[in-house]
Amino acid sequence: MSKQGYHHGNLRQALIKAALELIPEQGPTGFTLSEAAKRAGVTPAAVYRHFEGREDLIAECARQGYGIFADLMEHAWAGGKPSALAAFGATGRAYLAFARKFPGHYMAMFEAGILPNRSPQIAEAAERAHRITTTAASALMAHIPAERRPPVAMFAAHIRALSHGVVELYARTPTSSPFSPEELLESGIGVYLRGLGLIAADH
Amino acid sequence: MSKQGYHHGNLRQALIKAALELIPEQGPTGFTLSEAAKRAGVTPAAVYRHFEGREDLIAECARQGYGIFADLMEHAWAGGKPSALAAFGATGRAYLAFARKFPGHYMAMFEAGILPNRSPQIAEAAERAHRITTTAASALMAHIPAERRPPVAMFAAHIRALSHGVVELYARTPTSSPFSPEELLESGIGVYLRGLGLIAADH
DNA sequence: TGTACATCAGTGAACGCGCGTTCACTGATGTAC
DNA sequence: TGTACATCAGTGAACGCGCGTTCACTGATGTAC
Repeated sequence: MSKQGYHHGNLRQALIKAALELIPEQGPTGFTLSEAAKRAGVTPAAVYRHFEGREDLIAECARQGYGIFADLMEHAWAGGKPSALAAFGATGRAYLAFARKFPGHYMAMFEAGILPNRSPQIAEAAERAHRITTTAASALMAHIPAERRPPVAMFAAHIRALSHGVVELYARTPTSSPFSPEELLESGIGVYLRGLGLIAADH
Repeated sequence: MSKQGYHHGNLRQALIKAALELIPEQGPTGFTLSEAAKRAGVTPAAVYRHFEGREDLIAECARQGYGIFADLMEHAWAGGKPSALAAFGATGRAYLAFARKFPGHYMAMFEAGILPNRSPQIAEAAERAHRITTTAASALMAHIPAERRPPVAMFAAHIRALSHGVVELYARTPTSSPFSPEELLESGIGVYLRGLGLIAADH
């Protein structure tokens, strides 16, 4: 915040930052453009120099979120090293870490009603994220005999649903659960993978 | 709607019904008291004869939701007949059916930020629902050798998270997934239970 | 280096709107006699 | 059965508010000469 004059310097990103703070505080529907402008130290009207309107600002938060998410996932998966199983566990932890560290992005992506096909940019970012998780899922599935292998899309959906459920129910608000979200997701995925025969049933 | 005079007859429940329609349409934050009043054919001010305000109306939706939810779960579980496993599968299907048939209740309960400890009435209804699912979980767990048995609370949390995740990601909006929410939940729980050794690994 | 000018990111006032909530009121209903 | 009256569920007007968006504007910045 060195520049402090009539011109802001990087208002666009400052507005996004403000929105990302506000969305977790007020919810994606409760979020207001005016408050975001105020936090960025600017008149609401100034927002229209950088965004088409309220929706567009949220959509941009989602877009950036998909990008960060894809990066984190890619890094966690690390090409399936050292082993597909170990790398897969890392992606699960990365999912939770993302939801925790970037709640504004997470909510803009999954709770604001912004459909990925809203714009080509969002679609592309979302697709990249989707591609990585699907790659990870496929690699893991290769370790299961073909005739006992569930469809990759189904496997990926299960993991996604479990992860999202843990975030929503146990990582959002203070809960009475004696287990941390991390424990829950790790153990849940563990049991699931055992069910697929990817982890030895005994020992 | 036979009574059509100055006095409404059963405005309280009519308002709840209107709110339950509106919440899925507008989202729990976007829902407005004024619109609910309009749908019930009444002035916004009339709402205050029956509720303390906007929040209170949503909270009552949640309360009734927990009650219905508990009833459905109880009915599906049916005391664990014919077998704990079969009854457990029925509760999973009941969960999805509830989310589908009562989206307003579901959202008021899980997405409106209404904490169960907001009022004793809500707390009680939520606890009853919780008790039933925990009972079901315990009964199933009894089939696992004690030394390989995960904590009941953890098991229940896994199932809850998976169910909620499936609802949020695949039962809310039109999705590109080739699988129905029902298929996803059923198969996901199946794999999970196999991982616990509750279903034979082969065949 | 200094000046004229184009650019454009911001202002600030205004708009119409719908919100939740309050208040004094009124008219329908039910009860006592 | 008929009348007086209490009850109370509704009205309708008003409140202050913050919203998203528009518009003509202005002042800071950067470029051409």
